[in-house]
Amino acid sequence: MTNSNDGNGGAATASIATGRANMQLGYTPLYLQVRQQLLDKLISGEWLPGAMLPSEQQLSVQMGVSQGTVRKALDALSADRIVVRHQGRGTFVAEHDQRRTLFQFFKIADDKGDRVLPETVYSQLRRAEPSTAESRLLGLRPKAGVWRIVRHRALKGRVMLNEQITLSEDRFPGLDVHVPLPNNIYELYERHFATTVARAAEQLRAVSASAQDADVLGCGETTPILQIDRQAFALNGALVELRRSRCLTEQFHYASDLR
Amino acid sequence: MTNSNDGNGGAATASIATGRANMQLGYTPLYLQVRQQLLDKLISGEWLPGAMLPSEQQLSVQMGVSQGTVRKALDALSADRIVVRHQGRGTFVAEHDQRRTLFQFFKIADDKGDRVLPETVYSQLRRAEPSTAESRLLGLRPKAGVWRIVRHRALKGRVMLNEQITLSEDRFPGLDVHVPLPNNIYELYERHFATTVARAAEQLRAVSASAQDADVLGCGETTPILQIDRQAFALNGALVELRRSRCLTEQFHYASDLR
DNA sequence: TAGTGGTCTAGACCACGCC
DNA sequence: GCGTGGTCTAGACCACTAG
Repeated sequence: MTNSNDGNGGAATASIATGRANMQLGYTPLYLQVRQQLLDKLISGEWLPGAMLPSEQQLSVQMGVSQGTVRKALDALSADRIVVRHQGRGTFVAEHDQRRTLFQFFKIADDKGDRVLPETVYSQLRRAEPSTAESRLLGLRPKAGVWRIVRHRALKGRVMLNEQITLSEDRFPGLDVHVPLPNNIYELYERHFATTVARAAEQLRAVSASAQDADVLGCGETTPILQIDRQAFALNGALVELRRSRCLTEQFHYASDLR
Repeated sequence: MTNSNDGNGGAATASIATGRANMQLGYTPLYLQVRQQLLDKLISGEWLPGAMLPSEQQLSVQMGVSQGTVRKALDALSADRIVVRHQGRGTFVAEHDQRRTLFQFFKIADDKGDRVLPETVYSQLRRAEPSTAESRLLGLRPKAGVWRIVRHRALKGRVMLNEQITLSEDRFPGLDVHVPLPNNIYELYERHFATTVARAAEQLRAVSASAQDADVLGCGETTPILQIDRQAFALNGALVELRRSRCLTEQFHYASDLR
Protein backbone atom coordinates (compact mmCIF):
# COMPACT_ATOMS: atom_id res chain seq x y z
CA MET A 1 0.00 0.00 0.00
CA THR A 2 2.53 2.60 1.05
CA ASN A 3 4.92 0.58 -1.05
CA SER A 4 2.49 0.74 -3.93
CA ASN A 5 1.45 -2.37 -5.78
CA ASP A 6 1.97 -3.02 -9.46
CA GLY A 7 -1.15 -1.17 -10.53
CA ASN A 8 -2.84 -4.05 -12.32
CA GLY A 9 -5.38 -6.48 -10.91
CA GLY A 10 -2.82 -8.67 -9.19
CA ALA A 11 -4.24 -9.16 -5.71
CA ALA A 12 -1.85 -11.73 -4.29
CA THR A 13 1.11 -9.85 -5.68
CA ALA A 14 0.10 -6.71 -3.86
CA SER A 15 -0.60 -8.66 -0.69
CA ILE A 16 2.74 -10.37 -0.64
CA ALA A 17 4.42 -7.08 -1.45
CA THR A 18 2.95 -5.47 1.65
CA GLY A 19 3.70 -8.61 3.64
CA ARG A 20 1.19 -8.58 6.49
CA ALA A 21 0.97 -11.28 9.13
CA ASN A 22 -1.65 -13.85 8.13
CA MET A 23 -1.71 -17.15 9.89
CA GLN A 24 -4.87 -18.52 8.37
CA LEU A 25 -4.22 -19.90 4.92
CA GLY A 26 -1.73 -18.38 2.55
CA TYR A 27 -2.38 -14.65 2.38
CA THR A 28 -4.44 -11.70 3.54
CA PRO A 29 -6.60 -9.89 0.98
CA LEU A 30 -5.72 -6.30 0.31
CA TYR A 31 -9.06 -4.96 1.56
CA LEU A 32 -8.47 -6.64 4.95
CA GLN A 33 -5.05 -5.03 5.14
CA VAL A 34 -6.68 -1.70 4.40
CA ARG A 35 -9.32 -2.45 7.03
CA GLN A 36 -6.61 -3.13 9.58
CA GLN A 37 -4.73 0.05 8.69
CA LEU A 38 -7.91 2.08 9.14
CA LEU A 39 -8.68 0.25 12.39
CA ASP A 40 -5.17 1.03 13.63
CA LYS A 41 -5.82 4.71 13.08
CA LEU A 42 -9.07 4.45 15.00
CA ILE A 43 -7.33 2.63 17.85
CA SER A 44 -4.55 5.20 17.95
CA GLY A 45 -7.08 7.98 18.30
CA GLU A 46 -6.16 9.67 15.04
CA TRP A 47 -9.88 9.76 14.25
CA LEU A 48 -12.05 10.32 17.30
CA PRO A 49 -15.61 9.10 17.77
CA GLY A 50 -18.00 11.21 15.73
CA ALA A 51 -15.28 12.45 13.38
CA MET A 52 -15.71 12.21 9.64
CA LEU A 53 -13.21 10.02 7.80
CA PRO A 54 -11.64 11.12 4.51
CA SER A 55 -13.74 10.21 1.48
CA GLU A 56 -13.26 6.91 -0.31
CA GLN A 57 -11.53 8.78 -3.10
CA GLN A 58 -9.08 10.49 -0.76
CA LEU A 59 -8.33 7.28 1.10
CA SER A 60 -7.78 5.35 -2.12
CA VAL A 61 -5.18 7.92 -3.24
CA GLN A 62 -3.53 8.05 0.19
CA MET A 63 -3.26 4.26 0.45
CA GLY A 64 -2.49 3.53 -3.17
CA VAL A 65 -5.38 1.16 -3.76
CA SER A 66 -8.54 1.42 -5.81
CA GLN A 67 -11.68 3.06 -4.51
CA GLY A 68 -13.44 -0.30 -4.66
CA THR A 69 -10.93 -1.82 -2.27
CA VAL A 70 -11.31 1.06 0.18
CA ARG A 71 -15.07 0.63 -0.07
CA LYS A 72 -14.80 -3.05 0.82
CA ALA A 73 -12.66 -2.22 3.83
CA LEU A 74 -15.09 0.47 5.00
CA ASP A 75 -18.05 -1.86 4.46
CA ALA A 76 -16.37 -4.42 6.69
CA LEU A 77 -15.83 -1.81 9.42
CA SER A 78 -19.42 -0.70 8.98
CA ALA A 79 -20.67 -4.29 9.41
CA ASP A 80 -18.82 -4.40 12.73
CA ARG A 81 -20.45 -1.09 13.71
CA ILE A 82 -17.04 0.52 14.02
CA VAL A 83 -17.89 3.21 11.51
CA VAL A 84 -21.24 4.52 10.28
CA ARG A 85 -21.78 5.46 6.66
CA HIS A 86 -24.35 7.92 5.36
CA GLN A 87 -24.99 8.38 1.68
CA GLY A 88 -24.40 11.97 0.69
CA ARG A 89 -22.73 12.83 4.02
CA GLY A 90 -19.70 10.69 4.59
CA THR A 91 -18.21 7.98 6.81
CA PHE A 92 -18.02 8.64 10.54
CA VAL A 93 -16.44 6.97 13.55
CA ALA A 94 -19.26 5.26 15.44
CA GLU A 95 -20.30 6.86 18.73
CA HIS A 96 -22.00 5.40 21.77
CA ASP A 97 -25.09 7.51 21.50
CA GLN A 98 -28.30 6.45 23.16
CA ARG A 99 -29.57 4.54 20.13
CA ARG A 100 -26.47 2.41 19.78
CA THR A 101 -26.42 1.62 23.49
CA LEU A 102 -30.07 0.67 23.37
CA PHE A 103 -29.93 -1.54 20.30
CA GLN A 104 -26.47 -3.06 20.42
CA PHE A 105 -25.78 -3.32 24.14
CA PHE A 106 -29.12 -3.48 25.92
CA LYS A 107 -31.25 -6.53 25.27
CA ILE A 108 -34.05 -6.06 27.81
CA ALA A 109 -37.46 -5.50 26.24
CA ASP A 110 -41.03 -5.22 27.43
CA ASP A 111 -43.79 -7.68 26.64
CA LYS A 112 -44.42 -6.03 23.30
CA GLY A 113 -40.80 -6.61 22.36
CA ASP A 114 -39.81 -2.93 22.50
CA ARG A 115 -36.44 -2.06 23.99
CA VAL A 116 -36.79 0.12 27.06
CA LEU A 117 -34.25 2.71 28.10
CA PRO A 118 -33.16 2.10 31.70
CA GLU A 119 -32.91 4.95 34.19
CA THR A 120 -30.24 4.96 36.88
CA VAL A 121 -31.86 5.56 40.26
CA TYR A 122 -28.82 4.81 42.44
CA SER A 123 -25.12 4.81 41.69
CA GLN A 124 -22.09 4.16 43.85
CA LEU A 125 -18.39 4.14 42.98
CA ARG A 126 -15.56 2.83 45.11
CA ARG A 127 -12.02 1.58 44.75
CA ALA A 128 -11.38 -2.07 45.63
CA GLU A 129 -8.94 -4.95 45.42
CA PRO A 130 -9.63 -7.24 42.48
CA SER A 131 -10.26 -10.93 42.87
CA THR A 132 -7.65 -13.15 41.26
CA ALA A 133 -10.12 -13.95 38.47
CA GLU A 134 -10.78 -10.26 37.82
CA SER A 135 -7.07 -9.51 37.86
CA ARG A 136 -6.39 -12.23 35.33
CA LEU A 137 -9.29 -11.36 33.02
CA LEU A 138 -8.57 -7.64 33.01
CA GLY A 139 -4.84 -8.25 32.63
CA LEU A 140 -3.95 -6.13 35.67
CA ARG A 141 -0.42 -5.61 36.89
CA PRO A 142 0.26 -7.00 40.39
CA LYS A 143 -1.36 -4.99 43.18
CA ALA A 144 -3.29 -2.84 40.72
CA GLY A 145 -6.69 -1.74 41.95
CA VAL A 146 -10.12 -1.72 40.38
CA TRP A 147 -13.14 0.48 40.44
CA ARG A 148 -16.42 -1.06 41.46
CA ILE A 149 -19.62 0.59 40.38
CA VAL A 150 -22.98 -0.46 41.76
CA ARG A 151 -26.06 0.83 40.02
CA HIS A 152 -29.76 0.27 40.52
CA ARG A 153 -31.66 0.81 37.33
CA ALA A 154 -35.35 1.25 36.68
CA LEU A 155 -37.50 0.37 33.72
CA LYS A 156 -40.76 2.29 33.40
CA GLY A 157 -40.33 3.63 36.90
CA ARG A 158 -39.75 0.29 38.65
CA VAL A 159 -36.29 -0.87 39.83
CA MET A 160 -35.54 -3.95 37.78
CA LEU A 161 -31.76 -4.17 37.57
CA ASN A 162 -29.08 -4.57 40.21
CA GLU A 163 -25.80 -4.04 38.41
CA GLN A 164 -22.14 -4.28 39.38
CA ILE A 165 -19.35 -3.10 37.09
CA THR A 166 -15.63 -3.71 37.54
CA LEU A 167 -13.00 -1.61 35.76
CA SER A 168 -9.23 -1.39 35.83
CA GLU A 169 -8.09 1.62 37.81
CA ASP A 170 -5.12 1.95 35.46
CA ARG A 171 -7.31 2.21 32.38
CA PHE A 172 -9.75 4.60 34.04
CA PRO A 173 -7.57 6.89 36.18
CA GLY A 174 -9.47 9.51 38.13
CA LEU A 175 -12.82 7.95 37.33
CA ASP A 176 -14.15 9.26 40.65
CA VAL A 177 -13.91 12.81 39.31
CA HIS A 178 -16.85 12.01 37.04
CA VAL A 179 -19.26 11.16 39.86
CA PRO A 180 -22.20 11.23 39.47
CA LEU A 181 -21.65 8.89 36.53
CA PRO A 182 -23.83 9.46 33.49
CA ASN A 183 -26.54 6.96 32.60
CA ASN A 184 -24.71 6.08 29.39
CA ILE A 185 -21.42 4.90 30.80
CA TYR A 186 -19.89 3.73 27.50
CA GLU A 187 -20.06 7.30 26.30
CA LEU A 188 -18.02 8.25 29.36
CA TYR A 189 -15.38 5.59 28.57
CA GLU A 190 -15.23 6.93 25.04
CA ARG A 191 -14.99 10.63 25.80
CA HIS A 192 -12.69 10.68 28.77
CA PHE A 193 -10.71 7.45 28.69
CA ALA A 194 -10.09 6.83 24.99
CA THR A 195 -11.83 3.49 25.35
CA THR A 196 -14.38 2.46 22.76
CA VAL A 197 -16.43 -0.60 23.59
CA ALA A 198 -16.73 -2.45 20.29
CA ARG A 199 -18.38 -5.71 21.28
CA ALA A 200 -19.40 -7.76 24.30
CA ALA A 201 -20.20 -11.32 25.32
CA GLU A 202 -22.90 -12.23 27.80
CA GLN A 203 -23.70 -15.38 29.78
CA LEU A 204 -27.19 -15.78 31.22
CA ARG A 205 -28.26 -17.89 34.17
CA ALA A 206 -31.32 -18.16 36.40
CA VAL A 207 -30.46 -17.71 40.07
CA SER A 208 -32.19 -16.98 43.35
CA ALA A 209 -32.40 -13.44 44.63
CA SER A 210 -29.93 -12.74 47.41
CA ALA A 211 -30.93 -10.72 50.45
CA GLN A 212 -29.34 -7.72 48.81
CA ASP A 213 -31.20 -8.32 45.54
CA ALA A 214 -34.44 -8.61 47.47
CA ASP A 215 -33.75 -5.31 49.16
CA VAL A 216 -32.76 -3.48 45.99
CA LEU A 217 -35.39 -4.94 43.71
CA GLY A 218 -38.17 -5.10 46.26
CA CYS A 219 -38.80 -8.79 45.75
CA GLY A 220 -38.75 -11.79 48.05
CA GLU A 221 -35.59 -13.71 48.72
CA THR A 222 -35.35 -16.78 46.47
CA THR A 223 -37.33 -14.97 43.78
CA PRO A 224 -35.97 -16.18 40.42
CA ILE A 225 -33.55 -13.65 38.97
CA LEU A 226 -31.94 -13.46 35.55
CA GLN A 227 -28.20 -13.05 36.07
CA ILE A 228 -26.30 -11.58 33.13
CA ASP A 229 -22.51 -11.66 33.14
CA ARG A 230 -20.90 -9.44 30.54
CA GLN A 231 -17.38 -8.98 29.25
CA ALA A 232 -16.93 -5.85 27.14
CA PHE A 233 -14.08 -5.52 24.66
CA ALA A 234 -12.36 -2.45 23.23
CA LEU A 235 -11.51 -1.81 19.58
CA ASN A 236 -8.15 -3.54 19.98
CA GLY A 237 -9.81 -6.61 21.49
CA ALA A 238 -8.78 -5.94 25.09
CA LEU A 239 -11.24 -6.85 27.83
CA VAL A 240 -12.05 -3.54 29.52
CA GLU A 241 -15.19 -4.08 31.58
CA LEU A 242 -16.69 -6.85 33.69
CA ARG A 243 -20.34 -6.53 34.56
CA ARG A 244 -22.89 -8.57 36.43
CA SER A 245 -26.54 -7.59 36.14
CA ARG A 246 -29.25 -9.22 38.21
CA CYS A 247 -32.62 -8.63 36.71
CA LEU A 248 -36.27 -9.18 37.53
CA THR A 249 -38.05 -10.69 34.55
CA GLU A 250 -41.70 -10.53 35.50
CA GLN A 251 -42.59 -7.59 33.28
CA PHE A 252 -39.55 -7.62 31.02
CA HIS A 253 -37.38 -10.18 29.29
CA TYR A 254 -34.04 -10.59 27.57
CA ALA A 255 -34.50 -10.60 23.79
CA SER A 256 -32.17 -12.56 21.55
CA ASP A 257 -32.29 -12.84 17.78
CA LEU A 258 -31.00 -16.01 16.16
CA ARG A 259 -29.92 -15.37 12.59
CA MET B 1 -34.10 -8.65 -15.52
CA THR B 2 -36.23 -10.92 -17.67
CA ASN B 3 -37.18 -7.73 -19.46
CA SER B 4 -33.53 -6.91 -19.87
CA ASN B 5 -32.15 -3.56 -18.88
CA ASP B 6 -30.35 -1.15 -21.14
CA GLY B 7 -26.95 -2.76 -20.69
CA ASN B 8 -25.13 0.28 -19.42
CA GLY B 9 -24.47 1.29 -15.82
CA GLY B 10 -27.92 2.74 -15.28
CA ALA B 11 -29.06 1.20 -12.01
CA ALA B 12 -32.24 3.13 -11.34
CA THR B 13 -33.36 2.72 -14.93
CA ALA B 14 -33.14 -1.04 -14.68
CA SER B 15 -34.83 -1.01 -11.30
CA ILE B 16 -37.77 1.03 -12.44
CA ALA B 17 -38.06 -1.07 -15.56
CA THR B 18 -38.56 -4.22 -13.52
CA GLY B 19 -40.89 -2.35 -11.20
CA ARG B 20 -40.68 -4.20 -7.87
CA ALA B 21 -42.59 -3.17 -4.79
CA ASN B 22 -40.38 -1.00 -2.57
CA MET B 23 -42.00 1.04 0.15
CA GLN B 24 -38.86 2.36 1.73
CA LEU B 25 -37.51 5.30 -0.21
CA GLY B 26 -37.66 5.66 -3.94
CA TYR B 27 -36.41 2.43 -5.48
CA THR B 28 -35.01 -1.03 -4.94
CA PRO B 29 -31.44 -1.72 -6.07
CA LEU B 30 -31.03 -4.31 -8.77
CA TYR B 31 -29.03 -6.66 -6.57
CA LEU B 32 -31.87 -6.78 -4.03
CA GLN B 33 -34.31 -7.59 -6.82
CA VAL B 34 -31.98 -10.40 -7.88
CA ARG B 35 -31.74 -11.53 -4.26
CA GLN B 36 -35.53 -11.66 -4.03
CA GLN B 37 -35.82 -13.62 -7.27
CA LEU B 38 -33.30 -16.15 -6.03
CA LEU B 39 -35.08 -16.32 -2.67
CA ASP B 40 -38.36 -16.93 -4.46
CA LYS B 41 -36.84 -19.94 -6.17
CA LEU B 42 -35.61 -21.25 -2.85
CA ILE B 43 -39.04 -20.74 -1.28
CA SER B 44 -40.76 -22.48 -4.20
CA GLY B 45 -38.51 -25.49 -3.75
CA GLU B 46 -36.87 -25.17 -7.16
CA TRP B 47 -33.54 -25.55 -5.38
CA LEU B 48 -33.67 -27.93 -2.43
CA PRO B 49 -31.46 -27.78 0.66
CA GLY B 50 -27.99 -29.03 -0.15
CA ALA B 51 -28.37 -28.43 -3.88
CA MET B 52 -25.76 -26.48 -5.80
CA LEU B 53 -26.93 -23.27 -7.41
CA PRO B 54 -25.88 -22.31 -10.94
CA SER B 55 -22.59 -20.46 -11.07
CA GLU B 56 -22.44 -16.68 -10.88
CA GLN B 57 -21.68 -16.60 -14.58
CA GLN B 58 -24.67 -18.75 -15.48
CA LEU B 59 -27.01 -16.76 -13.24
CA SER B 60 -25.79 -13.45 -14.64
CA VAL B 61 -26.61 -14.61 -18.17
CA GLN B 62 -29.97 -16.08 -17.16
CA MET B 63 -31.04 -12.93 -15.34
CA GLY B 64 -29.51 -10.40 -17.69
CA VAL B 65 -27.37 -8.63 -15.10
CA SER B 66 -23.66 -8.44 -14.53
CA GLN B 67 -21.76 -11.05 -12.58
CA GLY B 68 -20.95 -8.44 -9.94
CA THR B 69 -24.62 -7.83 -9.29
CA VAL B 70 -25.33 -11.55 -8.95
CA ARG B 71 -22.40 -11.76 -6.56
CA LYS B 72 -23.83 -8.99 -4.40
CA ALA B 73 -27.18 -10.78 -4.27
CA LEU B 74 -25.55 -14.09 -3.35
CA ASP B 75 -23.39 -12.39 -0.73
CA ALA B 76 -26.54 -10.97 0.85
CA LEU B 77 -28.15 -14.43 0.94
CA SER B 78 -24.95 -15.82 2.35
CA ALA B 79 -24.92 -13.21 5.13
CA ASP B 80 -28.42 -14.38 6.08
CA ARG B 81 -27.15 -17.99 6.09
CA ILE B 82 -29.66 -18.89 3.40
CA VAL B 83 -26.94 -20.12 1.05
CA VAL B 84 -23.40 -21.25 1.75
CA ARG B 85 -20.53 -20.39 -0.59
CA HIS B 86 -17.32 -22.34 -0.99
CA GLN B 87 -14.45 -21.05 -3.06
CA GLY B 88 -13.62 -23.56 -5.75
CA ARG B 89 -16.79 -25.60 -5.19
CA GLY B 90 -19.85 -23.46 -5.68
CA THR B 91 -22.89 -21.97 -3.95
CA PHE B 92 -25.23 -24.31 -2.08
CA VAL B 93 -28.62 -24.06 -0.40
CA ALA B 94 -27.95 -24.04 3.35
CA GLU B 95 -28.90 -27.21 5.23
CA HIS B 96 -29.74 -27.75 8.87
CA ASP B 97 -26.83 -30.00 9.58
CA GLN B 98 -25.58 -30.51 13.10
CA ARG B 99 -23.09 -27.65 12.95
CA ARG B 100 -25.64 -25.09 11.85
CA THR B 101 -28.14 -26.20 14.49
CA LEU B 102 -25.46 -26.01 17.14
CA PHE B 103 -24.08 -22.61 16.24
CA GLN B 104 -27.07 -20.72 14.91
CA PHE B 105 -29.94 -22.17 16.89
CA PHE B 106 -28.54 -23.52 20.13
CA LYS B 107 -27.06 -21.01 22.53
CA ILE B 108 -26.40 -23.17 25.60
CA ALA B 109 -22.73 -23.50 26.47
CA ASP B 110 -20.68 -24.97 29.28
CA ASP B 111 -18.53 -23.01 31.69
CA LYS B 112 -15.68 -22.93 29.22
CA GLY B 113 -17.97 -21.29 26.68
CA ASP B 114 -18.12 -24.32 24.37
CA ARG B 115 -21.45 -25.16 22.77
CA VAL B 116 -22.69 -28.57 23.84
CA LEU B 117 -24.79 -30.84 21.66
CA PRO B 118 -27.97 -31.84 23.50
CA GLU B 119 -29.16 -35.44 23.49
CA THR B 120 -32.86 -36.25 23.50
CA VAL B 121 -33.61 -38.71 26.29
CA TYR B 122 -37.41 -38.58 26.14
CA SER B 123 -39.77 -37.52 23.38
CA GLN B 124 -43.53 -37.47 23.15
CA LEU B 125 -45.83 -36.33 20.35
CA ARG B 126 -49.56 -35.74 20.56
CA ARG B 127 -52.25 -33.84 18.74
CA ALA B 128 -53.97 -31.05 20.67
CA GLU B 129 -56.24 -28.05 20.42
CA PRO B 130 -54.33 -24.78 20.16
CA SER B 131 -54.80 -21.94 22.58
CA THR B 132 -56.20 -18.77 21.04
CA ALA B 133 -52.76 -17.19 21.24
CA GLU B 134 -51.15 -20.13 19.45
CA SER B 135 -53.87 -20.12 16.82
CA ARG B 136 -53.32 -16.44 16.17
CA LEU B 137 -49.54 -16.58 16.11
CA LEU B 138 -49.37 -19.62 13.84
CA GLY B 139 -52.12 -18.23 11.59
CA LEU B 140 -54.26 -21.35 11.91
CA ARG B 141 -57.62 -21.74 10.22
CA PRO B 142 -60.56 -22.11 12.64
CA LYS B 143 -60.69 -25.49 14.38
CA ALA B 144 -57.28 -26.49 13.01
CA GLY B 145 -55.22 -28.69 15.34
CA VAL B 146 -51.64 -28.54 16.49
CA TRP B 147 -48.94 -31.03 17.33
CA ARG B 148 -47.37 -30.79 20.73
CA ILE B 149 -43.94 -32.28 21.23
CA VAL B 150 -42.43 -32.67 24.68
CA ARG B 151 -38.76 -33.49 24.87
CA HIS B 152 -36.35 -33.94 27.72
CA ARG B 153 -32.82 -33.20 26.67
CA ALA B 154 -29.54 -33.95 28.32
CA LEU B 155 -26.21 -32.15 28.26
CA LYS B 156 -23.18 -34.25 29.12
CA GLY B 157 -25.43 -37.02 30.39
CA ARG B 158 -27.56 -34.90 32.72
CA VAL B 159 -31.15 -33.84 31.89
CA MET B 160 -31.03 -30.07 31.64
CA LEU B 161 -33.83 -29.07 29.28
CA ASN B 162 -37.57 -29.53 29.47
CA GLU B 163 -38.87 -28.49 26.07
CA GLN B 164 -42.32 -28.09 24.53
CA ILE B 165 -42.80 -27.47 20.82
CA THR B 166 -46.05 -26.49 19.09
CA LEU B 167 -46.57 -26.92 15.35
CA SER B 168 -49.46 -26.46 12.95
CA GLU B 169 -50.99 -29.79 12.02
CA ASP B 170 -51.73 -28.38 8.56
CA ARG B 171 -48.12 -27.50 7.90
CA PHE B 172 -46.81 -30.79 9.28
CA PRO B 173 -49.38 -33.39 8.13
CA GLY B 174 -48.63 -36.93 9.24
CA LEU B 175 -45.88 -35.82 11.58
CA ASP B 176 -46.67 -38.80 13.81
CA VAL B 177 -45.35 -41.12 11.12
CA HIS B 178 -41.87 -39.87 11.92
CA VAL B 179 -41.93 -40.96 15.57
CA PRO B 180 -39.42 -41.39 17.11
CA LEU B 181 -38.48 -37.87 16.09
CA PRO B 182 -34.82 -37.25 15.28
CA ASN B 183 -32.67 -35.21 17.60
CA ASN B 184 -32.24 -32.55 14.92
CA ILE B 185 -35.86 -31.63 14.34
CA TYR B 186 -35.19 -28.73 11.92
CA GLU B 187 -33.66 -31.23 9.55
CA LEU B 188 -36.94 -33.15 9.70
CA TYR B 189 -38.95 -30.02 8.90
CA GLU B 190 -36.66 -29.40 5.97
CA ARG B 191 -36.61 -32.90 4.49
CA HIS B 192 -40.20 -33.95 4.88
CA PHE B 193 -42.24 -30.80 5.18
CA ALA B 194 -40.56 -28.35 2.81
CA THR B 195 -40.08 -26.00 5.73
CA THR B 196 -36.72 -24.33 6.20
CA VAL B 197 -36.24 -22.50 9.47
CA ALA B 198 -34.31 -19.38 8.51
CA ARG B 199 -34.27 -17.37 11.73
CA ALA B 200 -35.74 -17.28 15.21
CA ALA B 201 -36.44 -14.88 18.05
CA GLU B 202 -36.07 -15.80 21.71
CA GLN B 203 -37.26 -14.23 24.95
CA LEU B 204 -35.56 -15.24 28.20
CA ARG B 205 -36.94 -15.07 31.70
CA ALA B 206 -36.04 -16.50 35.09
CA VAL B 207 -38.89 -18.50 36.61
CA SER B 208 -39.45 -21.06 39.36
CA ALA B 209 -39.41 -24.73 38.54
CA SER B 210 -42.89 -26.22 38.41
CA ALA B 211 -43.64 -29.62 39.92
CA GLN B 212 -43.28 -31.09 36.46
CA ASP B 213 -39.94 -29.31 35.88
CA ALA B 214 -38.70 -30.61 39.21
CA ASP B 215 -39.68 -34.13 38.24
CA VAL B 216 -38.12 -33.96 34.78
CA LEU B 217 -34.97 -32.09 35.70
CA GLY B 218 -34.46 -33.72 39.05
CA CYS B 219 -34.35 -30.44 40.93
CA GLY B 220 -36.34 -29.00 43.78
CA GLU B 221 -39.55 -27.08 43.19
CA THR B 222 -38.94 -23.32 43.14
CA THR B 223 -35.42 -23.92 41.81
CA PRO B 224 -34.60 -21.00 39.50
CA ILE B 225 -35.08 -22.03 35.88
CA LEU B 226 -34.18 -20.21 32.68
CA GLN B 227 -37.28 -20.13 30.48
CA ILE B 228 -36.63 -19.59 26.78
CA ASP B 229 -39.55 -18.83 24.49
CA ARG B 230 -38.77 -19.16 20.82
CA GLN B 231 -40.56 -18.27 17.61
CA ALA B 232 -39.03 -19.83 14.52
CA PHE B 233 -39.62 -18.38 11.06
CA ALA B 234 -39.47 -19.98 7.62
CA LEU B 235 -37.74 -18.60 4.53
CA ASN B 236 -40.89 -16.71 3.54
CA GLY B 237 -41.12 -15.12 6.99
CA ALA B 238 -44.01 -17.28 8.25
CA LEU B 239 -43.98 -18.27 11.92
CA VAL B 240 -43.79 -22.07 11.85
CA GLU B 241 -42.77 -23.19 15.32
CA LEU B 242 -43.45 -22.12 18.89
CA ARG B 243 -41.14 -23.51 21.53
CA ARG B 244 -40.72 -23.14 25.26
CA SER B 245 -37.58 -24.51 26.86
CA ARG B 246 -37.09 -24.62 30.60
CA CYS B 247 -33.47 -25.01 31.45
CA LEU B 248 -31.30 -25.62 34.48
CA THR B 249 -28.37 -23.22 34.50
CA GLU B 250 -26.14 -24.49 37.25
CA GLN B 251 -23.53 -26.09 35.01
CA PHE B 252 -24.47 -24.40 31.74
CA HIS B 253 -25.54 -20.97 30.57
CA TYR B 254 -27.10 -19.17 27.64
CA ALA B 255 -24.42 -17.42 25.59
CA SER B 256 -25.18 -14.21 23.72
CA ASP B 257 -22.81 -12.16 21.59
CA LEU B 258 -23.38 -8.42 21.34
CA ARG B 259 -21.86 -7.02 18.18
C1' DT C 1 -24.14 22.73 -7.39
C1' DA C 2 -20.56 20.11 -5.39
C1' DG C 3 -19.33 16.20 -2.85
C1' DT C 4 -20.44 11.97 -0.64
C1' DG C 5 -21.58 7.09 -0.54
C1' DG C 6 -24.32 3.45 -3.38
C1' DT C 7 -24.96 0.75 -7.56
C1' DC C 8 -23.73 -1.36 -11.79
C1' DT C 9 -20.79 -2.88 -15.25
C1' DA C 10 -16.62 -5.01 -17.47
C1' DG C 11 -12.57 -7.47 -17.42
C1' DA C 12 -8.40 -9.35 -15.33
C1' DC C 13 -6.16 -12.36 -12.24
C1' DC C 14 -5.82 -15.32 -7.93
C1' DA C 15 -6.93 -19.15 -4.60
C1' DC C 16 -9.17 -23.26 -4.10
C1' DG C 17 -11.41 -27.87 -4.93
C1' DC C 18 -11.89 -31.55 -7.75
C1' DC C 19 -10.97 -34.60 -11.58
C1' DG D 1 -6.58 -28.51 -16.14
C1' DC D 2 -10.89 -26.71 -15.50
C1' DG D 3 -14.54 -24.49 -13.10
C1' DT D 4 -15.75 -22.26 -8.97
C1' DG D 5 -15.94 -18.27 -5.92
C1' DG D 6 -12.76 -14.28 -4.18
C1' DT D 7 -10.15 -10.08 -5.11
C1' DC D 8 -8.82 -5.98 -7.48
C1' DT D 9 -9.19 -2.46 -10.70
C1' DA D 10 -11.38 1.22 -13.59
C1' DG D 11 -14.97 4.01 -14.87
C1' DA D 12 -19.77 5.42 -15.30
C1' DC D 13 -23.97 6.89 -13.38
C1' DC D 14 -27.43 7.37 -9.48
C1' DA D 15 -29.26 8.89 -4.86
C1' DC D 16 -28.73 11.68 -1.12
C1' DT D 17 -27.06 15.74 1.75
C1' DA D 18 -25.76 20.14 2.40
C1' DG D 19 -24.36 24.78 1.31
